[in-house]
This record gives sequence, C-alpha cells and structure tokens, in this order.
Amino acid sequence: MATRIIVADDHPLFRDAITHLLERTVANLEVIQVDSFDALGKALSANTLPSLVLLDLKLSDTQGMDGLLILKKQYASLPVLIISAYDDSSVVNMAMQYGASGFVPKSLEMDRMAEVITAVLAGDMWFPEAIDGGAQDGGGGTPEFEDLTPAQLKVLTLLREGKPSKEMAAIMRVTEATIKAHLTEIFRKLRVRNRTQAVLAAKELDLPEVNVIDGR
Amino acid sequence: MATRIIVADDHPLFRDAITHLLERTVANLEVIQVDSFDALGKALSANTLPSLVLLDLKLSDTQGMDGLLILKKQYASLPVLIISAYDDSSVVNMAMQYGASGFVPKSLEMDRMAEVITAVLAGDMWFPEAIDGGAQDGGGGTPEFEDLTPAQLKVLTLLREGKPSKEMAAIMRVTEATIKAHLTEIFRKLRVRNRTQAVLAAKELDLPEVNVIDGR
DNA sequence: TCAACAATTAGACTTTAGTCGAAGCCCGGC
DNA sequence: GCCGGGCTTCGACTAAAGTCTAATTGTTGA
Repeated sequence: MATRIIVADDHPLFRDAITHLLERTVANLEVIQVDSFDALGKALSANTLPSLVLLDLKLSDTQGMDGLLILKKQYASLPVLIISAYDDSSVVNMAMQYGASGFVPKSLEMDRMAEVITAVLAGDMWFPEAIDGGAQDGGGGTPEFEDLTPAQLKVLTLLREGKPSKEMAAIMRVTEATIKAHLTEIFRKLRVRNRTQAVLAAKELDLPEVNVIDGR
Repeated sequence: MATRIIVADDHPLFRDAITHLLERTVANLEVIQVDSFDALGKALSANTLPSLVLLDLKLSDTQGMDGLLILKKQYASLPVLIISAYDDSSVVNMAMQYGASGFVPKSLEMDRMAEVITAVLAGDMWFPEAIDGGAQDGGGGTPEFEDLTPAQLKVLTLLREGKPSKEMAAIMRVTEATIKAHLTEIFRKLRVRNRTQAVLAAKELDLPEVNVIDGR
C-alpha cells in the first residue's frame, strides 16, 4: 500500500517544494495537496486516513493552532506534522500540547527536514531543541527578539488585517487606550516605530496568527 | 552545448519551481540559480554568457526595473525574460522599452509559461496582450483596480518600507501634505482605508517597487 | 492656440496613532 | 499569607495620519 501524505499549505510553490522533497525521501508515495483547511477536511473524509498530514500554521481559513486542535479532535490518531517559520518556544509547546507529532521550522535545511519526516512516519515525535521556555532561538535563522504575550499576539493578528485601533478595541472588548499600549510594547519588542513596520516585521518573521475571540 | 539559463529570484521556492518547469521544458539544460542581483552579476562574469536570464523584478538588492537597465547596458545582446506578478501596462511597456525579450506574469499557467520560454529561447519576443495603455487586466487573475500614477507608486514603495509621511516628504522633496494627498488617492484606488491595509494590498497584488530617487 | 483633463502640489482641518505614567490583576516563590 | 514581577488595563497628552478643497502644472487633442 502506498504511503499517503497530505500537504496542507496555501502557498502553491511551497506545496510543490515539499512534494518534491517527499518524492525524494519516501518510497511508494502518494501526495495530496490542499490549499485550505476546508479542502483538508474534504480530503480526509473522502479517503482512507493518510499516513501523515503536513500542516502549515498559516492556512488562510483557519487561525494558527485552531486547525491542529480541530484536526486532532476529529482524528485523534492521525499524525500531524506542523510546519511553520516561527519556532518560538510558546508556539512549539502549544503544538506539542495539542497533539502534533512534530514541528518543523521552515528554516530547517532540506536534508534535516527529510530526516524528520521519515522519523515521524515511523511513529516518532520530533520537536526543535530548546523548548524549555527559554528565550533562545529554537534552531532557525530568524533574528532573536522578545516573545510577545498572548494579548500582544492578538493585537498583532488584528493589526495584520489592517484594522484600526478602534475596531481592535471593539473586538477585544477593551478600550482603545489598551490597544495602543499593547501596540507600543509590540513596537518595542519588534524594534520598529509604527504599525506599518510592525506588520512588515511580522510577515518577515512569520509570526503566528492567533484566534482573537477566545485566545486559544 | 548545453542550454544555460540563469534564474534570478530571491525566493528559493520560486526558483525551484521555475527550475522544475525548465527541466520539463528544455532539453540538455544547465540552470544556475541566484538569489540577488549581485550574485547574478558574478554568475554572468564568471561564465560564458547564458542563453537566457529569467529576472524577477523584485530582487532585494535592486529596485524594480533598475536591474534590467543595468543588465542590458552591460550585456546588450543577453536575452532577459522578466517575471513579475504585476502585469500593469506601464510596467510591461517599461520592460519592453528597456530591452527585455519578454514579460511573463506569474499568473500565467505553467503550460503557457513553458511556451513563452521556448519562444524566447528561439529568439522571439513575447509580451502580454493589451499593452496599448488601456486599463484592462493584462491576462492575469488579479482583481482589477485603477493603475497608480508614477508619484503614487513612489509613495507606495516608500510606504512598503514602513516610512512615515515626514520621511517620504524629505526623500521626495515635497511637503508632507503632498505625500498625504497621494496616500489618500492610493487608498481609494486600492480600496483600502489606511496605510497598513495599503501595504498589505500592495504585497497581495505584488505591485512593483520603483526607484524613488529619479523615478525610472 | 486653447480648452479639457489628469497629475501634482499644498494648506487647514479632523481623526487616528503613539507615548507616558500609573493603577489593578494574576500567579508562583518564600 | 504576602510579596514581587510580569501582564493587562486605562487616561491624558503629543505626534502623525488622513480628508477636503483648491491652485498649479503638464499634456493631449480639436
């Protein structure tokens, strides 16, 4: 029986690159590419369960960890390997907690990535080093910066949708002043001077987007 | 002799995707990937000239059309095929004027893209339809919106670096009021409400970045 | 040549963004 | 318990962003 792997990522080029990596790595392979969480759900219900799901944290129709949570709730035994460019300890820990089989930073060299995929297919788990809550840089090449607090990540998520402070305040049910205070702190941590630069930095660093409603 | 093609793009995944396309399209192929304009220059001087250069307009160490201009000045006979996601008529026309052998919108289907590359390798030129200055959408899938004027593109370029209005004004040698007026018009055309959304929209639409100093 | 139109420029004004200081809250260590 | 430190909250203030109106320039076509 073929090894079936689903690659869930909204970027076609990345899907292709991963698919090629898989083809070089796994024998007797069947790859299914999906570009949204919705499509992933359909692919899962339409076929027998795959051997592995490679899940990007930034699918457009889901919010960060939510996809993983929903997936593991419905298919508890399904191995899910998270792929993300942001290897901050809090994100890695959250993935682990929600039942991911592994976590691959995009900064990982292709050879190592292939090893990890092989290991996870064999039933192992794999997460980056330095997941003890320290501030050190997990393994990647992204420049170091202070971790953002949950509230700050929520604000940054809304900011990345271009929302003005007043709307953020309404959504998060706090005053505008609070939002602005969070923003000032975000600017300091990301070492930028205004919200536009913050959005650019967040994109550059591939910071995770979080569910703003209940903060999971 | 092998057909040597240089792929100049700062995105590794896109370089890979194009390389795979080339391998499926061109026989007896030698591909050189470079991730910057600097590296492109070195690759050109270190080897005999390639049959073709595929040049992305958004290399990090150059500004839009500048790369093409420099390239054709130094290697007049070198065929250069521009790759860009933004197929606005003004950009296509500029590429043509500066001596490009062709212009491929990233929205083009892979099959068509392969045809174009084959044609350009054979000495033909190829540019998208609708290059008469009309506002119609060249060929792509990007939603239609009004073209930005040169000054607006300059402002947007600076905006995408996160610069505040005051700095833009100093760089462009106009008053802050002028910058703001341009911004208001940019917002209207991109159908957004503030500069953060404008930056996001510009990234989404892959609008070109221009040289701000002399506006080439 | 001159009207027509678009692009660029700018001042005055309103709204939003961003800073500063400070208070309350929550949680783990002593 | 209670203390300390980080997180969250907020008001008041300054700075910047964004809108509106309008004058000027440049270009095209009758």
